[in-house]
Amino acid sequence: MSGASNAARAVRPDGAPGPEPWPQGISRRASMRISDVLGDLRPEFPGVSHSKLRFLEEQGLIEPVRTTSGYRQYSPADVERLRYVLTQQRDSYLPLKVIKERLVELDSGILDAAPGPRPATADGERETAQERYTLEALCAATGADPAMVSGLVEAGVVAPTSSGRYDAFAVELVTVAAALAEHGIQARHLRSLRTASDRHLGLVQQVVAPWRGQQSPSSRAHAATVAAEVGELCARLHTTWVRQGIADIGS
Amino acid sequence: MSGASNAARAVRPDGAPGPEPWPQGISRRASMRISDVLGDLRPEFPGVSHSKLRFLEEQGLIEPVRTTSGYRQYSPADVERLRYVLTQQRDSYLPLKVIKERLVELDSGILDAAPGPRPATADGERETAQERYTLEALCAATGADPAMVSGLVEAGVVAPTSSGRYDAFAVELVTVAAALAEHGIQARHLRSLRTASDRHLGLVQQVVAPWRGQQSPSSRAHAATVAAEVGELCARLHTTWVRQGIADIGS
DNA sequence: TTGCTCCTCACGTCACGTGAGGTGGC
DNA sequence: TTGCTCCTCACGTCACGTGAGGTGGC
Repeated sequence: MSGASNAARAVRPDGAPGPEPWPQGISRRASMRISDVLGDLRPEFPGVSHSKLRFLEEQGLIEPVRTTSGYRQYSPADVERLRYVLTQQRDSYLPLKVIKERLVELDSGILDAAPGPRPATADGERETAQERYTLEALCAATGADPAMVSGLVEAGVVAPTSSGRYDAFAVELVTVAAALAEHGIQARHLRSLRTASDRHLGLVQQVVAPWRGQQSPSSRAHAATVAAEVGELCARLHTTWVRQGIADIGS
Repeated sequence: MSGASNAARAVRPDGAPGPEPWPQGISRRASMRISDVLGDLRPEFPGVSHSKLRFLEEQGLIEPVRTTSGYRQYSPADVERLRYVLTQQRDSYLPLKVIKERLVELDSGILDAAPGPRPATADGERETAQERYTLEALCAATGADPAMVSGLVEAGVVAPTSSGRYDAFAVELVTVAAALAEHGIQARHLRSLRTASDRHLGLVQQVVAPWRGQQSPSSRAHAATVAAEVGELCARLHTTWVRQGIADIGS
């Protein structure tokens, strides 16, 4: 009946022995109160709220520890987990049930996660742990074939990591590129669009340069916050221009 | 002709003859069944559904006429109204209550609508009727001051119509530009981003060129449909690249 | 002590989705 | 006739929001 699922057993962080839940390699020291977490996430996810965090907990997506008086205490790993949930909601429109399943798979190692903790940055703080896909997993998730993926890689539309893995952004990019291919738009056509987005990123970098130059962790954290905010605004600007242009084509 | 005025009169289900509801200058001949409407809207709004249209009707946002057997019949003006609702939901995240209020204002003429029907296009069909703002209304809606708006116009970020009015896209553009200004990004910095979106539009135009060249209304309609689809995909691609780039900045 | 943050629990809400059971149209 | 579209009505669901009423922390 049970097959070979001994090692793949789901684990609750309530003291039961087992594989450490995802994300690994990130501090599990519960040092943040709920307002700290909101302050961290809000620039990137303006929709996040007190009641939303409680709801996600009720649904079993996160389990912050509690102080003796019942206050929730979040660890950096918890925040990373939340970031994953919110990203999936925003970028992939996934319902919470599906996101929860993915988290369970990440925890158990069924879904391929980062091969290990990435080298710590200077301040050792801003580690992220996004899931990683093999080429096969990427194709399975998007319905594309390996030939198409390699074409997209060649054209610079998507890029694997040094270890040949792909991240969640790659899934979205390949999905969209596949839909564009249905309209006869090939990877090489997308090259010039890529340079367009680089221009936006250049502006973002310019804005955050003063803080990035600083040494202090708080300055660097502020740089990341501002970068996320300005990036979202730039993307909205672009999307609106495109929609306006499309409407003009129609008239 | 009397037949036309008869068909164009605003006939509420209660029989009361009021001012003609928004949008004006668009056919009110109820010639489409619900599946036709879905087919029309789906490329631009994939989320639209049978039950959603019924829900919007229940909430009083549209009132399609009925056949004797109870089938809903939509007019081009109804579809345009739906397009407005769906656009407001998608681009401005407005709740239906607020959208309904705006529609009531458009109907009563309190909110400034297009000064009149625009000249018909070749096929006389693909008329759109978006709301128009005066400079004052634009400032009121965005919280910007006239000086900022004129700066944005000079930089080519937003453009008024020949009659000096602004459309709903301008509201979004000014809102975003104002937020970017908070980060020290001035209108002139946004110039180069504008050219980036033009590149995307160029690709869209290339794709739909074969159909746009055609004379038949159906070909031109198909061109508009494809343009909307491809445009959305391009914008998603761009947004994803920017988010990916931002994530890389953080690491 | 005084605000302030945080807690739980119950209930409300928004925007739909999902059948069941039935009629209409070509 | 057959399949298909469309109808209403009741109920379900998803993702939260909103107090009420109370405790904890600095």
